[in-house]
Amino acid sequence: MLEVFKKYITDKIALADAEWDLITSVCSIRKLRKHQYLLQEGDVWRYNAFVSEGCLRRYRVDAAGVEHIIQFSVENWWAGDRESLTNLTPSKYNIDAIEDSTIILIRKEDFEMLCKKLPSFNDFMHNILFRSFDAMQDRILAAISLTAGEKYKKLLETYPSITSRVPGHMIASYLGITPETLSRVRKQMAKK
Amino acid sequence: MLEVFKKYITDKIALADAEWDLITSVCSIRKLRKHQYLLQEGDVWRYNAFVSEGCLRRYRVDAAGVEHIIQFSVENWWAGDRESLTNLTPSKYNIDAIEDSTIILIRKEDFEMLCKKLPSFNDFMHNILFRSFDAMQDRILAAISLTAGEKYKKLLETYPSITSRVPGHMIASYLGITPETLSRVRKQMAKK
DNA sequence: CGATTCTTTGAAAACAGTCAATCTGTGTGG
DNA sequence: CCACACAGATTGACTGTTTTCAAAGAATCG
Repeated sequence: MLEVFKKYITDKIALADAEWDLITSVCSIRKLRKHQYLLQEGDVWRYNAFVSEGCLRRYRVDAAGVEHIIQFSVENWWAGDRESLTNLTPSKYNIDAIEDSTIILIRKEDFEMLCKKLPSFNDFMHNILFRSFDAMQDRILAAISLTAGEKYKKLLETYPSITSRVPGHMIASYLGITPETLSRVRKQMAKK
Repeated sequence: MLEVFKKYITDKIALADAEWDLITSVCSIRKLRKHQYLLQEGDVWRYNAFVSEGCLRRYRVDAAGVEHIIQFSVENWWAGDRESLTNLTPSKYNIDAIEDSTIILIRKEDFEMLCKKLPSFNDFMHNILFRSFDAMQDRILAAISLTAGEKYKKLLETYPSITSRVPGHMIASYLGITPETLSRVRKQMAKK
């Protein structure tokens, strides 16, 4: 399963064998069954986590017990809670697997060591941070400016494959609409 | 006006005089009148900008000509468009002054130089990035999970002073509701 | 299969948006 | 200094969208 991670890394930055060995030396692999937690609210998150297979969701549960999904992470993307990781505070989020998944974990200290020793790795991670920053801004814009149907259409444009992997009620949760509204929106769109 | 910036920086990190001199050597000051643009859609943004006085808004204009405010920046906070700055692509945003404002500008290359030469400065900026990341996630949660009234209440808790500086229709734009709805929400809240 | 989870549908209610008019305060030019 | 214009806030009536609740149909999984 490190293969996926190696391809992901070496596609973007050039690494000597010894450098890649350094990375692998701090990687550990965790397999998750569908529905299994990677992180639960209240725990402190201490890793950087790369999804090499499967799909995770990060969500919060509000006072009424309703789940609100903040993020999906499919293969070749990162998961975890940066806020808990940075401050070593209990997490406000839950992360669990939507599909059977394989995760590569790198402990915080090891990750920082990699960033220090491998400048290109550091730059790369920095870049990813920026890009997810931009994506979050687009999501805020969508949330404050679009109707339910428009939000769904935009999501399909951005992540066309999402419908085949994520059940509708989770997409609805991510968009901030009810499953019923999503169902009706889909029906509307099908008519054309 | 560099005073405000100096206090902001030295409150967080210890700097030798020579280091502060290095910072000031790359700072330039821009004064903005109310309504004046700092950045217009289509321009490439090439600075890091610190607000030492006043208040700015960053917003997008949709196809129907409606403005959607992504961010307010008051004194002691940063402004600009990181996406345009990072990729040197035309900006999708407009930034203008809500009040007469004073901005400190640091050119991209100079800012990178500071980060390289002053590790504590680099760490500090990194930290700010993380914190605004977390704040954005909270805003997404609010946008997808709260009613108009709850959004407004939460905004008041997070930024109590905002009402005295930002006109209501801009707060409404930021929250993704109409000015009329905000007015009614306020009326409701006043009744208790 | 049988049980559970997920999706769809319907009807009613709550919520927020639209449009138009009025009211308020502010600042500007005469 | 006043009068007027203008931007912003408020209000009412109405429309439209979304949620809620309840139930029935699919689909999926052990």
